[in-house]
This record gives sequence, C-alpha cells and structure tokens, in this order.
Amino acid sequence: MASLYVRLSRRNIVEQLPRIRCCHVSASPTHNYNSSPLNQSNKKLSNLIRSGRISEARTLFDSMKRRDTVTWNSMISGYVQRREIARARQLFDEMPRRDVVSWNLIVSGYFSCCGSRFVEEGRRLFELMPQRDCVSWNTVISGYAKNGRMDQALKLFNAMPEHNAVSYNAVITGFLLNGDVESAVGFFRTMPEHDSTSLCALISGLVRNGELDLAAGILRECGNGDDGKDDLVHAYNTLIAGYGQRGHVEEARRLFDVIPDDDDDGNEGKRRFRRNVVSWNSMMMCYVKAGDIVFARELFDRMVERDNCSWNTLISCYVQISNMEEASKLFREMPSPDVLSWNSIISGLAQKGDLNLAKDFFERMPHKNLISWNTIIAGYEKNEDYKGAIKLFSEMQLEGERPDKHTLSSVISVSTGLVDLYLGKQLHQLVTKTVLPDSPINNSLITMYSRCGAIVDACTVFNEIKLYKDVITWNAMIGGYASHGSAAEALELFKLMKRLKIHPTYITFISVLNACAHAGLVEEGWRQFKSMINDYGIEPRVEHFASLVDILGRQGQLQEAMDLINTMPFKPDKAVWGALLGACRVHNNVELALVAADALIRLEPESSAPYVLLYNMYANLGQWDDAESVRVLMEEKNVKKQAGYSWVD
DNA sequence: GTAGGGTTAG
Repeated sequence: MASLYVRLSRRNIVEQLPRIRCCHVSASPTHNYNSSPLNQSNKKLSNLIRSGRISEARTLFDSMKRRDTVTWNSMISGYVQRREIARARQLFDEMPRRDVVSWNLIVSGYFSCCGSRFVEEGRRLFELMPQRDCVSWNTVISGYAKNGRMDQALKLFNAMPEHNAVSYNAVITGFLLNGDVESAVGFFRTMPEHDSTSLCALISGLVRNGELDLAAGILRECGNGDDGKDDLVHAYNTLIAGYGQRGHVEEARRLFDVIPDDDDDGNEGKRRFRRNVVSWNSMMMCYVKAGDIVFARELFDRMVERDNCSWNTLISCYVQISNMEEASKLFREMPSPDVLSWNSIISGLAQKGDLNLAKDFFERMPHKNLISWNTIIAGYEKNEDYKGAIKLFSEMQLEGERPDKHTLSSVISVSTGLVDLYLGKQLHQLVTKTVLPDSPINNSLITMYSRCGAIVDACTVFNEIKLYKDVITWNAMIGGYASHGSAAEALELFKLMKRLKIHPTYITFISVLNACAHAGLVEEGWRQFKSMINDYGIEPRVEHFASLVDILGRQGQLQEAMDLINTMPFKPDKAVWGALLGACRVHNNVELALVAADALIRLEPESSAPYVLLYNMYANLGQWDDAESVRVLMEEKNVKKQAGYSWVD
C-alpha cells in the first residue's frame, strides 16, 4: 500500500518534469527531482509555513524562478492557516494549474473564516470543483458543522459517495460544538465500527460540554483495555485532561493508573495501549491546575521520555505561582526551548511587573509568533505602560503580524487607560473589519466607551451583542451607567440581569452601590448591600464599604459615614478615605476632612490630592492662613503637585 | 500542499 502510494506520487512528479528539464539538462530527471532546486525550495517553503514565518515564506515564493502546483498549494495553505483568505484567493486565481488539493485548500479557507458570506463562497467553489475527493466532502461537512449549520452538514454527509472516520468525526464534533450531546452520542452509535479517533472526538466534545461521567461511561464501554485500537490512549488522555480542567485530580489519576506503563513489565514497544508522553503531560497538567506543584514536579522527574511540552507545562506551572526563579532555571536547563517556553517566561516576567526584563527576553527570541506579541502587549497594558504597548502594537504590524482578538482586546484596554476615544474608535473599526467579536472584546469596548464618556456608544455595543452576554458584559454596562451618573439606567439593567437569571458578582454590586451614590439613594443602597449578602451569599469587601461611605457622605450624613468606617470589618483603604474626604469637601466639614486627609497622606505620602483638596476647602471658606499652611506643609514633605489637580477649584 | 481527534504560552 505504502509503496503503491510512493509509486503514484513519483509518477505525478515525473509528469511535471518536462518543465524542469527545460532549464536543467540532467541525465536522469526522476533521480534528480529530490535534489532539484524546485524540490529544495518547496521543502524550505513548507518549513517556513509550518513554523508560522509567513512573510519569509512569501519572499521565498516570490523569488522562486520555477514553481509547481505544490509550491502554489503550500503558499495558499500558509494563508489559509492564518485566515488570510483574500491573499489565498488571489494566489488560487493566479495559479496556472489547479489540482484537487488547490480546490480543497481554498474551500477549507472559506469555511474557516467567520461569517455566512464566506461559507456561501466556500460552498459555491465546492459546487464548481472539476472533481471531488473524500477530503473535499469532509472539508465542507466539517466547515458547516463548525459554523453551526448542522442541517447542511448532515445533508452533505448523506449525499457523499463514501464515508470514512473523518466524515463521522466532523459531524460528531459539530453536534458537540452546538451542545447537542444526545445527537452526538446517537450519531456515534450509528457508526459501523468505532475508530479510536471518533471515540476521541466524542470524548473531547463531551468534556467541553461538562459531561464527564457520560464520557467516562463511553470510554469504559468502547475502550476497555488493549483490544487492538491503535490510538486508544488518546481518548484516555482527553478524559484525563478533562478531569484536570474541572479539578477532579483523583479521577484523573485513577484513569492514568489504568493505562499500562512500560515500566510495569518488559513489554515495551509490543503493547499498543500504553502511556505516552501526552498521558504524562496531561496528568502533570491536572496537578498544575490544582496548584499541586509537588505532585507535578514528582511526575516530571519520573518521566523517562521528555518533550518540550513537559518542560513547558512545568514552566507554566511555576509562572502561574509567580516563582520565576524556578521557571527560569527550567528554561535554562531544557535542551531546546521553543516559542512556547519563551512566551511563558515573558508572560511571567510581565505579570511580576518586570517589563524591562520581559522586553529583553522578547527581543532575544529567535522567532516570535502572534502569542509572543500578545503576551508582551498585554504585559505592558497590565502594567499601565500604555505608550509602550502602543509602540509594540505598531511594531507588530510593521513586522507583518496581524492582530487577532486577543491583541485588539489588549489595545482597546490601552485606549481606555489613555482615555483616548479617538484611538478606541479606530480600534473598534478594526475589530468590525477583522474579527468576530467575542465576550472579552465586547467587554473591553463597553468599558472603553464608558470610561471615555461615550455612554451611548457603550450602550450600542451592548445592545448589538447577539449571543449570550456573560456576567462581565453586564458588569461593564452597569458600571458604565453608574460612573456616568445614569443611576436609573444602571438599576434598571441590574433588574433585567436578575430577571434573566444571570448571577451577579461582587463587582456588579460595586457598580449598583455606585449608582445609588450618584442618585442619592441611601435606603436603596443599604437594601442592595443587604440583598448582596442575604440573597446572593456574596461576602462584602472593602470596596462595598467605600461605596456605602460615598452614599452616606454625598447625602451629608458625614458622622454616619465616619461611624461606618470605625465599625466596618476592614482596615479603611484610600477609596474609603477618598470618598469621605470628597464628601467633606462638598459639605464643608473641615474637622472630618482633616481626619480623612491625614489618613490618606499616611497611606500615600507622595500623593498631592489630599493636600490640594484641603487647600481648596480652606480657600473656599476664606481661611487663607490655613490654606497657606497646607501648601507649606506639602512643600516641606517634598510632595509634588500632580497633573490633573488644580489649586483653583 | 488538503478534511477529523489528545498535552503546553496570550
């Protein structure tokens, strides 16, 4: 079978040889094809594409004097992988001769792009194909399945001349992507023979749908022991990882222990069903997710066969617990760190706030990928170095790396931090043109618009979300209304959210209490605060007390606010004292203002805000001597007046 | 160089 395949592909190559012979006078063309410049270039091209270096690949492609169908297909495949369908299509249209692979590639490209327009074009091209093979049918079936069009997927499944396991897997995965567990299992049961890859597809989909018990049952039923299934261990690995994701370490371990280990007896190599490196890595990942670094490390040290994934998993574990010493040590020890290892280290350094070192690592990377860029940009954003983040964002585009939704989400947060509505709007346009917005993108857009004062735009984004809005989306919009002073809208939205059975979080209540503060609703504020504790079982945090202080203070109930500060179960932070000081300023209560300002200065000795506020209070009351003494005190303490605070109110 | 399925980074 294998040799027949080789013979056939040789023949295809030979058929294309006359073009090569035109310029290369060689005695035996068949012999020389492997070492021919064309074949060498094709290999180089596919290597570049495989490692994600698309612009270098394109340069090579453009410089090639001779190209065959494989050359064109490789380049198209590169663009399809990166969802650059317009570029892929251009090459497809330009290429002199197309084979069935070229057609399959372009059809798969359209189906993997988001949006019904692309799906329709993919289908149109499928209908136009001069000939179709099994791959063509499977491409379209899985394309429809991934786009939620199970009606079409099933129609084509029934229309195709002959099914293979891939056809079934595509349908099973499609059902499970839509959460249709019953149909997926039912379809699986109609299969004439249970290929282990189908079992794997079913189990991984069930895991995604949280159906772990069902998955375990099916695995017991279909995959008991060594019954000749070549890749049975894949299915076990999937379930181990699934248990790990949901924190069921014991169940995962029990499954792991069921898989025979080479060490158990002398059967290495003979047994098909045995632990492989992925089993070890998945089990290790379970411990990592559970925060059990000791067990993870123990497993790592016991592993005979090590790969980069094992190293990377353990590195990411140390990164998660912020132990950068151990993470860097592993990074230095590992034989050949790959882009994932670098990304983990950069992410860890950025999380610790060590941006310079993170940037240093980033610049020393042999090859960056999209995630490297996203990691470093997110790091700059989280550490509030917005200018740096923007600079990296433009560098990234100059280097031909296309931003995806993770990049965009980060830079939208940057525009929020800069309160730059112009930038935010530009990014919003880029989102509309390039990605299907998901929850994080929409949330960052809502936050950006409301922080920039464009509450109407925030509301538009919120209302245009077709699919499910998660609790963060609701929080963002309620928070937007609250900080904008639109208390009625905030409270109305909160009511709607509860009616839709979206469970509020402590953040929701911070916004709700803020809305009450803006609207002067003291009673309502207390009612919501009690409801948070009694109806939703949410522990109050210091932020909630800060809001209550704000509510009381704004209404002039300054003594009540002070009493609350003295009796609350937290050490008051700067938000609490800030709320009190602001209220004292409005209600001209110098006595309590001094208490609040004093506390604030202790908490943040370098901040000029409390000084300036006190100064303005005295000035307003005409107590110029006191005002002056505040200014002198500030000078003595060497506090610099920050931008944004004015001596004149 | 194309379709489905297992572990690691944003």
